[in-house]
Amino acid sequence: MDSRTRHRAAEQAPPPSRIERLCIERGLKMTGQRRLIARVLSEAEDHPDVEDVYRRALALDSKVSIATVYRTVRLLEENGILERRDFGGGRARYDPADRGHHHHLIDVDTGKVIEFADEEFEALARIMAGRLGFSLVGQRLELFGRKAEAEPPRPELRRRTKEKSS
Amino acid sequence: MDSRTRHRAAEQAPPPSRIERLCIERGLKMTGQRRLIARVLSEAEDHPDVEDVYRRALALDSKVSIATVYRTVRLLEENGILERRDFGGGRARYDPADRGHHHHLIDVDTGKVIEFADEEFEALARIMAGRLGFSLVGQRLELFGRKAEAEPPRPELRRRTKEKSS
DNA sequence: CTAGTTGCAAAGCGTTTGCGTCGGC
DNA sequence: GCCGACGCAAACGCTTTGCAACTAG
Repeated sequence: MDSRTRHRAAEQAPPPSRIERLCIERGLKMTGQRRLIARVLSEAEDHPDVEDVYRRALALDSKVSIATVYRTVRLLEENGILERRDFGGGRARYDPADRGHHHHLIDVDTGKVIEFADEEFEALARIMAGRLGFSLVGQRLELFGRKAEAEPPRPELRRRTKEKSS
Repeated sequence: MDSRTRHRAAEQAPPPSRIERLCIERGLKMTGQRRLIARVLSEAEDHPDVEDVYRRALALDSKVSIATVYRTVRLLEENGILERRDFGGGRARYDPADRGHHHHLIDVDTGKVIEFADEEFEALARIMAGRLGFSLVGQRLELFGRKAEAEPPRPELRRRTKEKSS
């Protein structure tokens, strides 16, 4: 039943999350709150906004203030660990940067966000920048689409309201 | 001295601006303020934010409130006359929609914005959406670049501060 | 021990809105 | 004359910040 892997006190030393490791690599001071937030972000498979991170952190463990979440995501962004995104709707959303470059397709009917990558586009982007006399430093590509033959659109999703999804 | 056309007082009836014409086409009520804002936008060759429009409108003529500028650009956006853009830096910036689809290259050192269009990219965007099972409704492409062999970068421009440019 | 982090509440900033008045059509 | 636009100031939602207590290294 038991072999050689960690089976001492299961609660005592949870292994550092993916993002916590990145923090340590850059020499950031690791506090309890930062570890917690790092874990939430490591486990996230979507593009959470600050409130999402805050809620999940509270649910997962205990005391964090939303100010700390704001400070931490900003710190992580400044260290290249997170990327800030804006999909419309006012709030910033965050995307771990260690999953490679990708872009987003936003389903305009449901608000769902799909990630994708495209070699051909990467190349074209470099070419387009080159044509204008620039070398490419960064890029942002978002496609807005509608399912090819899909259910009726939900009109209330288009205008500046709450917006919540992936 | 008076015949049938208006050549009375040269100041009396300035010809409608490009954007004013679009407003009339869509049957929008044209007030003095809207005419003024439409003119500012018609004459703009950059991507002004609301404050820019407000300042230029004040300089050009007289009394407008910033609330009206906000209400008007929103109205124009909802009528497809303007497009709202976000180049980072918190404020929305506006782009007359009647100049055809184009994208932006932002010079990361100076903050200047260059417009460009690219057939090849348009086609690729449709293809990428298609691959994911979507039909393309809209798109957003921004390239961030640095002049191929240029002056030293201005580091203070990268972080969330004022930001002012094209 | 000390520089850096946290929580709290208040401030900031861009944007929206309620309301009484005014102005196009 | 009526419906809608305007100006003003207050409200709003997201984000940042000053301050005092605390904590990782």
